[in-house]
Amino acid sequence: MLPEPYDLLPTTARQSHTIAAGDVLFRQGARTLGLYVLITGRVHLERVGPNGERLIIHRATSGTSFAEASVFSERYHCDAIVMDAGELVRIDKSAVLAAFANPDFARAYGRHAAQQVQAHRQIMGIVGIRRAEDRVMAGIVAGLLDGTVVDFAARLQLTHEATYRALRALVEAGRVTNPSRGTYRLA
Amino acid sequence: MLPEPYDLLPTTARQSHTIAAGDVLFRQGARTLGLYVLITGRVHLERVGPNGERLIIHRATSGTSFAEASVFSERYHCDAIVMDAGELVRIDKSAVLAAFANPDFARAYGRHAAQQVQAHRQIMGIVGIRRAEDRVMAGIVAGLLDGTVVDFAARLQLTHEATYRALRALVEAGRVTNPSRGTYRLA
DNA sequence: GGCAGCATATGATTGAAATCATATTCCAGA
DNA sequence: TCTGGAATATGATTTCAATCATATGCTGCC
Repeated sequence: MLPEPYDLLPTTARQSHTIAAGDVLFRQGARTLGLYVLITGRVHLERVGPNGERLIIHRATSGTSFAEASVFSERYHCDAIVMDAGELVRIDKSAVLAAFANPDFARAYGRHAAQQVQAHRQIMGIVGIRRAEDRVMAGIVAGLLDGTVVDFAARLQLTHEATYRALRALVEAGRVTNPSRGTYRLA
Repeated sequence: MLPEPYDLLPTTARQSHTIAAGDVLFRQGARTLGLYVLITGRVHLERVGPNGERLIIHRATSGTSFAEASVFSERYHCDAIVMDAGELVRIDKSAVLAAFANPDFARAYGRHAAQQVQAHRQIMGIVGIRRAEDRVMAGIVAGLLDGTVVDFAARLQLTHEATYRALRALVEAGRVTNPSRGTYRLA
């Protein structure tokens, strides 16, 4: 099933596609068709600077949507390139725009978007903390350590080595417990 | 005037307030009244962790809104504390929820939120670049160097010293020009 | 006009995270 | 059951951004 709020859209608005590494979903400047929900695989959004510099705007991961802003725009403003094969759903721009007439969808969309903005702001604040130990502690307090430590480290923009070391230091300082290999909790 | 999309709401939904440093707008766990648009001044959103750790979730600046997600929530999930005196507008939660029945508002809200998410994702990607020189270059390509270098440095989560040095290195490498003191452009 | 404060700018030193290396455990799949 | 890959974990070394320091230009304000 699709993640909120796109599950509220009529099935006619969706198109499933299998994707292979190297596929180009769209190019900067192309007319927008809609947004995408990545089911499995990996997709990079890249923008090419005026002098040919490639800048990765976003790395889409399983279960997340991307190119949401294309719904409100005539042209894509970046390239979407498949890194790992998988599956995705394209959601019609016009269907989304029409769905805003449905207050239930509109509110679900609003809630989802507001929460995402909130989450981003929080992570940005945490990533701004310089000391690895403080950053990791803040990440734990914020509840960001749900999956693997490797994922956690990536979210904190730290190497996993630095993250493991910080976790160890926090455990030794008694601020965090390490009940079992790979699991850490607030003391 | 209020920033989009809140300018579309009836004036009865707004309440202007002057705020003084140290004021508490709301506390974690308090019933939600609505979101805020900061006109002038500075406000910090902080969350207190289970063991009393204070974590700054967000630093709101002039002209931006905060606590948007409170519209969809019964309780505030962080504290809002005024750092510098100023002025703000509180926007009624119920008015926003009701306004989602208006497709124009809903779409404006959606567009605004989608663009914000996009912008956040881009900055997060850039901040993830380790080398200061590459990070600064990416920031310039992304068009983030519009105001002062000090602001630019803060957005990149770099010290301004490191940013100046990186700019200088980029100028020396011929990738960036420095037409006048304090202004930098892509070569 | 003079002073305070800030942005710009750069040099020297330090410290902490990245990098490189290696070992073990765990899990999925052939 | 064996095997390969990923996560966990930690040690050694290096690099590079933070920090500390200092100077100058610019602006607003009293």
